[in-house]
Amino acid sequence: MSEPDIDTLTEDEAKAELARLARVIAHHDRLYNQEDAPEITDAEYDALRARNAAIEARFPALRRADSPSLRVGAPAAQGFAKRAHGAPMLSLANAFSAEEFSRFFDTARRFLGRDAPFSLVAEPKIDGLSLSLTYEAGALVAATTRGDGAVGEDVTDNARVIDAVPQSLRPPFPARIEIRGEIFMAKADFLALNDAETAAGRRGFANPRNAAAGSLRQLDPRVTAGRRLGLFAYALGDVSQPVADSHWQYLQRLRDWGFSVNPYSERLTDEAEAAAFQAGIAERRGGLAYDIDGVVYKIDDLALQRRLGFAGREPRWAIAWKFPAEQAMTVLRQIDVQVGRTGALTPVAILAPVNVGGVLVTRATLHNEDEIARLDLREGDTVRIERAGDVIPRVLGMIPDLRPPGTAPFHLPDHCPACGSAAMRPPNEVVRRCTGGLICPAQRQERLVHFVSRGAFDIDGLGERSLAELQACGLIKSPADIFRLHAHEADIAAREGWGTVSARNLVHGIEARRTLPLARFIYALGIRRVGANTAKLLARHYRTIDAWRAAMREATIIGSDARLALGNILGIGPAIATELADFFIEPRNIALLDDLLREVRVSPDDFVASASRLAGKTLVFTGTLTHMTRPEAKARAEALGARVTESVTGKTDFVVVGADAGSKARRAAELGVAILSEEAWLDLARNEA
DNA sequence: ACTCCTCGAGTTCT
DNA sequence: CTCGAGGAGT
Repeated sequence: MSEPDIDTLTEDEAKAELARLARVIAHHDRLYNQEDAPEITDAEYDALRARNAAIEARFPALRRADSPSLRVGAPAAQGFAKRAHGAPMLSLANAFSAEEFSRFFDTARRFLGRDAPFSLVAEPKIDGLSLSLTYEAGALVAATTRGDGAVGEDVTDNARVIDAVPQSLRPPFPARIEIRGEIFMAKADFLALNDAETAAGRRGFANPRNAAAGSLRQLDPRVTAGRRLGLFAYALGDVSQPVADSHWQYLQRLRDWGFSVNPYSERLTDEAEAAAFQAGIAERRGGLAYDIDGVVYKIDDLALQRRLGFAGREPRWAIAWKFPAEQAMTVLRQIDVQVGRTGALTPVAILAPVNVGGVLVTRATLHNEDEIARLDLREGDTVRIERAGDVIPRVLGMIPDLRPPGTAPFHLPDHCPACGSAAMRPPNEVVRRCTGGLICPAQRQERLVHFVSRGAFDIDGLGERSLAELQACGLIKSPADIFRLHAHEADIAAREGWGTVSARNLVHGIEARRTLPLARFIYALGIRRVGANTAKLLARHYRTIDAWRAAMREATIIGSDARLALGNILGIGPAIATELADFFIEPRNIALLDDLLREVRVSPDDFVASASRLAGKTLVFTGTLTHMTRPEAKARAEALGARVTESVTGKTDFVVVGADAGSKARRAAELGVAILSEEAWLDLARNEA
């Protein structure tokens, strides 16, 4: 490539060059991501992006709204239907050391109020992708990827052509059953596939896991059929009738039905055996035919599993003891500055591409300027990085001996690189923010991305990239414009990379979301400190958009009744109240809101509170409980929608009094708070469950 | 005033 | 997933 030297570019030339690069990079992204047919090598592609970044570094003001540096990759290919899982597919707590491992089971013991160690089942953790298979009357009827745990993608057609997936179960079997397993590609098959792919002039996959994922997520099942994939089954989801008392028996059932279960799985009589097992597997790791990234240990007794239940999305009865994260050294070429939705300036390390655990890492967040100072990082340094917790790369530190001469400490700019407004760092805060608000193109883009994101309007077919494009060409200036795009369907269809079908899909995706519940609407506005949860609190309290708006407008007056009422909502304190008031005091925001409400309908949230009489109640446990431990009771109550606190106050609805209760029971009596015996509580919990 | 916990924000790569 | 800040409770 014989392009002009960046240092000699005039501003106009730079502008033209950025436009060209945006176009070219978008073109290659599309080839790579959607058509699986790259025309250039990774290195050439990286060079294009690096050139774009370098020009932007010299002319920050010229950065385009659709700049490639503002995004990574393309929106996921459409084409698979969504399907909900019968029982959610959960994630697992991780341990990286023997201490973390035993602490986990100590916590479980405390939860159950038990002294004895647990029998465990240990299974190598395959580095593939999880798949849920549904069988009815013994026949495979659905295969679903994990997705977000609640809803995944329907890949049934592909599962039907994978030899390792049983198409029917050997009897006897329950009427309906969900089986979870890990799809993977053996290392040798991965290498052979990549040889074939490169021989055919294609790019190949970065690692076996991506190869397995790519093979499973083919739109054409014939391609999947040509790939060699394995499956190890490891768990059950929703089942029409109980099939075992222990996890170890589960595994046996799975084998009986015709599944492969990992042959290195073992039953351990107590936790003390885990360390030796872990060491044994670590030693075997290199010799295994497939990649593993640790070992999963599950409490064998299903009755105990049920009692332990879940904390958030993680079971309290299983943990993944991971092998140490892989580390690598590379050069920190440059520190870029990104501008987020709230104006936060985030420094990002641009790294010489390096392979860490099978993934080519090119960037890593540096969080904030304090972090950079703490690690004493400078552009040009050689740094040690790791992929922590599997995914997100982290810069661990730099190697002083390898620092080249002539480097300088890094400081965040005091003006926004996207819009030039002042960037301030409030005292006692870590983050420096652009003060440009809606005049900042970077903030506008990120707000729109948030607006259409999953928890908000959730508009299908409108991703980061198309937003940037439609913004750059002037079709979208504010959120409400999205709902006026239908008038421009023909213009959009005529754009490069679109077409009548995708334009129509986009318009349909938008129309499908013209009505949405209040909580989502509030969340979509992207008010600082108001996330999905706080939005739900507000929606539950105010019920309708009109009531909320009226209250918020009044709450802009400090000391008003509405402001006090706002601060009295449990979970909303002064900071959030101020943030809401600040939003509603700004005429621009009111205009934006009015404009938006001309286009969309907001439905009241139906919190026809879960049937449970405990929903929304606050309760306190005191004294010694005999049937459950305190944490177990707490978890149980929370599962029924209640809040559990420690002290009895005017806000407390019930106090559950165990044996030898003391001052709290007395205080409850004084305050006239309802008192329940442990038996009454157990009845209540049982009946509401 | 201090501690524990929850929530929000930002981020990687496929 | 991780970090920092806010909120609730002691």
